[in-house]
Amino acid sequence: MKRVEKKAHLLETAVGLFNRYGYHAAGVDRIIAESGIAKTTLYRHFATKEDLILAALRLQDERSRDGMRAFVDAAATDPVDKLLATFDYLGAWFADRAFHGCPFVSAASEYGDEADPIFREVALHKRLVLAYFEELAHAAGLADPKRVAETINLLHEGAVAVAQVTRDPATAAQAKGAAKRLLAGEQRAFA
Amino acid sequence: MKRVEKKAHLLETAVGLFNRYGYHAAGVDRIIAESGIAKTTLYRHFATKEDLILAALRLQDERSRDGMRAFVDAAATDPVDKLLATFDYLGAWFADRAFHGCPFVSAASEYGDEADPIFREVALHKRLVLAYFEELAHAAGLADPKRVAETINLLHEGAVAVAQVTRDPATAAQAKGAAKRLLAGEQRAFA
DNA sequence: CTAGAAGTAGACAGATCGGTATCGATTATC
DNA sequence: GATAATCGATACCGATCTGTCTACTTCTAG
Repeated sequence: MKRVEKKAHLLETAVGLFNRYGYHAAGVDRIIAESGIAKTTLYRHFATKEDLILAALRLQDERSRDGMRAFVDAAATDPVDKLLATFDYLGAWFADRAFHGCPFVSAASEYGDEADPIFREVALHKRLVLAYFEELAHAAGLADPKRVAETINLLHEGAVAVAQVTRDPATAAQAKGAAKRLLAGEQRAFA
Repeated sequence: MKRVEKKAHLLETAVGLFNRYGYHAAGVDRIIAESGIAKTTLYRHFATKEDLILAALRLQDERSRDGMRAFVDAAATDPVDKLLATFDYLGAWFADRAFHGCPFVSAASEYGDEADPIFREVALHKRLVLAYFEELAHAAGLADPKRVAETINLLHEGAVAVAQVTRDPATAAQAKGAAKRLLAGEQRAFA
């Protein structure tokens, strides 16, 4: 295994363990044991555990936003349909055995200080996701794209939290239904 | 301070630290240091840290559900208005400096195993909250009270998650607005 | 082929974890 | 007021935490 591969493998393992057990509970020893990579190597790539957590969050930020974009673009062309398709992306995520709630919300729970770099990374991710919804709502020509995006965002976050506890992938469909009813009542800026 | 008072004080301290730092990060030593109560006393009242966490969750379950009921009953008489008033209760919670997201969702993040007593306690709480929404939706004479309750629940959970990261109490009002628009479109079972 | 850089594994360090045992102080009961 | 029982502060326990150090292997450059 090459250098960059080891780093990537380490990150993957860390992501999995952080999501399953939490950021404090998943220790460095456990990560190296599961990944089969030496501790020295870990600390060469990541100066501290916090660095590793930040890298894990950044990886998931990229992956989730790119993944959603690709999924949505493949699923629909009409912007309103794209807004609705985001919930199908959620549904697929919920059905994944590795789903254990939103890793960003979990990180915000364990590192709740607003000045903490981890918290700031979470806040950044959430802003970017909201910006994507706004982009879609704007493309749909809706009268109040910001408000629509915020509402979609609320339903997304709600679905994730509910699915985390109920373990029911159908939660995504519930949220999609609510979004559909809401969008049906929204005015278009240009009829 | 009497015996029961010490136990209550210990629980209050634990609740505060768990919510601020998380369940793993808030250690027993920190709890006893902040509460000023001996470790022996803590372990006399709670056999393990897990017991303490469960007690903290149960206390907050009671407190939050009773609090919401009282708030809602004082704010409105019409059942639909009561459903909307639940978001004002959220708003007051978000404005509290001690708000650091939903302690139950946080607990589910750190103890994600479905068989874990802590996770089960979280699931129980969420079922009871949902049942309350259903009770209100049913009283409102809505055609599909279950679906309405689930939607209200989604908006609640979403608002909590968003407010946890944005620290913006106005999130509750956003969710209330979405709920209002949704409820306006709902059919009554008995016109 | 060899010199040197880079990477590896695993022991180790100091702090902190949850939990216990000791032992003196306090309180309640008769 | 003597005695028993409970309670509290703290030292302590083994395990585990993040992070470092050392000694050995592997790879690369000239």
